[in-house]
Amino acid sequence: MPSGADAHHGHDTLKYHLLGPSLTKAGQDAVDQHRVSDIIYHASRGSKFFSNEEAKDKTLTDKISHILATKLLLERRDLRPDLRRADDYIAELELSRDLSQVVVHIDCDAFYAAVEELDRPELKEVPMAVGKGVLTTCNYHARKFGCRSGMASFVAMRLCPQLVCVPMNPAKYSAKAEEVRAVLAEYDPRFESASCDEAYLNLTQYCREHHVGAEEAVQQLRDQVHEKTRITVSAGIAANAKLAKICSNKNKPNGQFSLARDRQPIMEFMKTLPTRKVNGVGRVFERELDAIGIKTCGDIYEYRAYLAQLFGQKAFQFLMQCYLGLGRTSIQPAEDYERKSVGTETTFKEMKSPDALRMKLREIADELEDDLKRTGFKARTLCVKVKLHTYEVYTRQSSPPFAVHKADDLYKYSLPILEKLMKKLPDMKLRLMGLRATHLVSAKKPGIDFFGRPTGSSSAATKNKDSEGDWEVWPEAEFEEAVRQERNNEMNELEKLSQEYEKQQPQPEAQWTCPICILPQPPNDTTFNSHIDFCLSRQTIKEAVQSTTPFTNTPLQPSSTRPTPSTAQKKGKRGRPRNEPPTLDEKTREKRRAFFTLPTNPTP
DNA sequence: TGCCCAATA
DNA sequence: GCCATATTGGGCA
Repeated sequence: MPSGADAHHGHDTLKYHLLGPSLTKAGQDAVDQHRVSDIIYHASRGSKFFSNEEAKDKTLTDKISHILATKLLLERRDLRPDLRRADDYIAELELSRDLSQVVVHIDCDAFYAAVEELDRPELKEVPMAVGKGVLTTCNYHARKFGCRSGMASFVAMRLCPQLVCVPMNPAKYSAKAEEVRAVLAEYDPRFESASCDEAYLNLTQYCREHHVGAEEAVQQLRDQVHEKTRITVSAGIAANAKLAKICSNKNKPNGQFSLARDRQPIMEFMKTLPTRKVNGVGRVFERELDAIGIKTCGDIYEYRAYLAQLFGQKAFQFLMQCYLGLGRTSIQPAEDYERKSVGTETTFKEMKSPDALRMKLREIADELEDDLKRTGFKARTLCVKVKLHTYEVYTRQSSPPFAVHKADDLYKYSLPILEKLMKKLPDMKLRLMGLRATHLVSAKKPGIDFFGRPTGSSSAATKNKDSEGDWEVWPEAEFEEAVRQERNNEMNELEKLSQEYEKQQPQPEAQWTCPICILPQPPNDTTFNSHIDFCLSRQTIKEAVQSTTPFTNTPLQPSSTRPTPSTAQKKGKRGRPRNEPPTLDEKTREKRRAFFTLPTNPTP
């Protein structure tokens, strides 16, 4: 666990990071994570991968220093307006809380491994993983040793020498997944596939029509899945998708957990829930939150006045919804979402010969042509990605004069990007190359729709199942798109307003005081930044924190001079009939980039 | 606005 | 000796 301001001592944070992204997955609770991280650390030390992780860890540690420094600054300012905004937003969210839906998250237990075990029952008795190079999943025997999905297999072998690795069989998994989905459809024909082995269902109607409770229905569903497919699944039952997802992890494997659909139990549940358990909080954000003192969703409340300035508006909203246990209540088939990009990438043995690299690009272009053909798109822009032998990643993009989909064109218009990169990075040695098509245009119905936008961006709704039913989907897709557009405009408007508000702020102070060295400093931003950097380099944040008078949030200026902009209140719905929280973001990712973008004191 | 990067699942 | 694909958000010019 990273722990507060001293987390960056030694290699603790790096070791923690190396544990991988799926730390919250089930089966790890009884594992000695310190032993595991030590083994991983020593197994990978010295590799280029390791050096890169080390560098990333350093960057993050610096970023966290900046966040802490910013927080120190904020503590010396009048936060009442921010507090007010946060409380207003909470009130608004609370009004929109929807407890009327029965949302269920279904998660297959160690899916790929389970499918392999069906064919080879002897694998059930031993630690086993699926995947070469990197484990895509592993059974619960393997997890007892600390093995996890996403882990390099040589590391996994170090943790568990008896581990049996079997190669992937994607076709087999999707066939099995289809069997599972057939059962799910009986309970909610409009269920939503979140991935190959995960789905959301809305059982409100089913429960009503069959006069059964949610838990009973889910038990029955799970039994039926097992009976028909021999696959065990875990389930979470709650009032929204976010909670359901968390709940499905509670009694894994082969179990279910139901969270009462009432405000109080939900608040209690969130209070002690580690932030990392929430979909959207990963290793980085967890550490950033931890640094300022937030370990659980309940802790968020105490810091509500800081969050927008430290992490940005989106992250603020996301976190407030975490604190309140709010989430999406509308479940819809994945086909209803529009695709934004199609891409392919491959890792290969390091190479640097320009000719070989061009050939590689050609292969990838061929590959992408297939994918575009299959999905029925053309690309208005192409994005080349390269990963150096050092694991540094670069991406460069360009827009061909017309929408492309043929391999020849893909190659023709992406080659200059590659050449430019080769010029910029002479002798670059690559381990990965990728090509991605964005700004998609439907290859089927080109033209301009009646909103004046190129079709494809919206006709994407019809991408799957293209044989029938397209036309019925259209109006609704258009409507959704229009609604989204409107919401965007609204947001931009408010964004602008709040920026203008920042500009109008009275600038009473000619100087600001560095919270670290406590000396008055000249007023402009550049000296502000470099001074803080300088101070930070002389003194660790921990010392800085200790040397500063804690939390007297003394107003530096009368709050009356700071009118409260109501950006938070207005955002969201404005009379639109929607039964989900204003920013439908389960998907909203928290954000960083917190450096010094706060309305810092003065720029005269 | 378009480009690039990083985080996340 | 450390994957592949897609989405999202933020900084910046």
